[in-house]
Amino acid sequence: MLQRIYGIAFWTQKELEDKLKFYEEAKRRDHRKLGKELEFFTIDEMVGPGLIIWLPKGAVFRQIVEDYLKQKHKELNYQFVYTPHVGKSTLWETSGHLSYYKENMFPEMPIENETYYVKPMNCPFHMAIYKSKIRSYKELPIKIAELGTVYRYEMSGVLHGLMRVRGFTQDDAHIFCKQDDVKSVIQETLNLAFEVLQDFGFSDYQIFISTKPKDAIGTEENWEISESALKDALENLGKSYEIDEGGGAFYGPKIDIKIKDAIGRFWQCSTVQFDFNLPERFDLYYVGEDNKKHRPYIIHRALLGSVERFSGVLLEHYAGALPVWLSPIQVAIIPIADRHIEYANEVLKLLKAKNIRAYIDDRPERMNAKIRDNELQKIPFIAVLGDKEASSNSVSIRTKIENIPVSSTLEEFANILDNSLISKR
RNA sequence: GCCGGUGUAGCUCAGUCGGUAGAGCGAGGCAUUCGUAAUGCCUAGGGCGUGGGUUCGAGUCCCAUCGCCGGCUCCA
Repeated sequence: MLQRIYGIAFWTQKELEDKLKFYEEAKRRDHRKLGKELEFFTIDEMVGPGLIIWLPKGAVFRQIVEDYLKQKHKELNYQFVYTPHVGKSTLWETSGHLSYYKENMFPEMPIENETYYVKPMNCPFHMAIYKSKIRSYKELPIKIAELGTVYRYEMSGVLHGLMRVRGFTQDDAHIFCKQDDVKSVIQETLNLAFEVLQDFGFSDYQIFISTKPKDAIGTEENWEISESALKDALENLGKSYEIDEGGGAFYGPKIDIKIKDAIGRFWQCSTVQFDFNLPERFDLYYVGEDNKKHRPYIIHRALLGSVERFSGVLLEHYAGALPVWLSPIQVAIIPIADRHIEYANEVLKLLKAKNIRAYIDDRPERMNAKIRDNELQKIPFIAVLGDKEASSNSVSIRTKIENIPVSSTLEEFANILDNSLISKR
């Protein structure tokens, strides 16, 4: 009988201590722990493994993220859509998912002599949108976007907090374009991707380009144009990348961006991939200037990847202390005694008028306890109000953000908040 | 799914050789109205993931099952 024994050894005491310190830090930053402490999300055994329940505070955060994304996309003329969560088997046969992806799909649901499947991807629906009318070369590129929630069967052993789940929402989009558009579309997409990553404070990530595998569909020209568009765009941005030679999907090359979590594991987030398969399968075309049918190129991309995973990575990145613009509660107002509540309400009213997410901690607790609790909730600004403040129309400010005065007038405080909201850091 | 570990109160965790479950925080109540990280006192709360089994007796032992944790494979 064999017994496997695991062990880890270090050459020096210091190396051991560093490793232990690292474990401690990783534990502190673990998004599963933070998610519970900050009341962002929960996973209920009764609901099901890998299925995320967003609690009110997490939902506020998520909505901010989604609003931000929608804004960014609308600026680039993306069109947002909503599509169903299930589709008939013919849809998945046409897309090829039933032949290539079935083992990752939730099992079929028979209804009235038809079989339905919960969607593991949004693509087929976006194809249906493209096909919903005849497309002319004049309207390309068409950019169809959706915060689309998909469900995939993942083996129980790989589930991990928000990072690896069975139901998640992709910030998905399909860009339909002509061959001449490919270069500029890819450039625009990557510009956007890096802009978004930067706005969320990420600069440490790995970029991979995956190129043509052995068994691939699409013409030589398709692959060449696409691969060089990906490389050129990255080089124009001065981003270094690795090439996964032959690592692309059979239907097209892609760029993947992976971001590190608290213990140094990389998680795939952004992805930009060509798809030479779906246009054929769905027989997509546009009418060209020559009045003939042409196949569009499809670029399938997600910037955050999944809202869930990205949120997990983000929580770990900031160890829960989110930037002001992403904090569900931006200001906690602490009146020292009950007689200060009236002034606290004035302050609250002013902040709310400026769309700042603030609340008054009016529990019958001591000021110190309230400060502690709000600190632990990692609220970026704590405004303490007592006799001094009430009489001088000011606030006393407690924050970890640098270069903020410890006390200021109400007006100044509002300006300080405005400034910290503008910079997405 | 596989290998290993684990599951006790809302949370974090203790529970000895099998003898009938305990702490802190939190919650509820009362008092306290207070200047930058925990005010004091009182009270309630679980039958130990679930289902079987062994035993006079099971958080404690055995089997099964579910969830979780770490790793493998795959991915957003």
